[in-house]
Amino acid sequence: MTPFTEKAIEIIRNIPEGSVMTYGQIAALAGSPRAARQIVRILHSMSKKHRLPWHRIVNAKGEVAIKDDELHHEQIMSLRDEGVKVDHNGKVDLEKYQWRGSLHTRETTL
DNA sequence: TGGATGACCTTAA
DNA sequence: ATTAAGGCCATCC
Repeated sequence: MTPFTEKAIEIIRNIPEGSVMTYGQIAALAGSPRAARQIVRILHSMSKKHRLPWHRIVNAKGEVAIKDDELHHEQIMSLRDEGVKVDHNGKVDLEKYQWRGSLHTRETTL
C-alpha cells in the first residue's frame, strides 16, 4: 500500500463520533492536498474491508457526497445516530462537526 | 476567468 | 474474482 492510503485510513479511523471530515482535508493531512478523489476511491473500495467510518466523511460543503440514495440515507442515519445534526438536504453543520484533527483550536475561520 | 473539489472507472498484481 | 492505486476533467463559485 502507499503511505498515503495508510495515512488516509488512519486519519479516517481517527475521526471521533459526532465529527466529520472533508475529502480534501483528509487528503491534505494524508500528504496530498489535491488527492481528494483518492479519498473517495479509498472510501468507496476499502471502507468495507477495512471497516472505516466512511459515514463520517462529507464533502467540502458539509453535505453527504454519496450519489447512491441508499448509501446516502444510510450515512445520514449513521451520522444522526452519532449525534450529528443532518439537514434534510443531507448537509451537516460543518463548522460545528468538522474534525480539526489534533491541531490547536484555531478559531481563524470562526 | 480560474481554482478547488469530487463516494469514479480502469488497470494491475 | 478480489483488492488496491492512480488520475484526468467536468462542475461550481
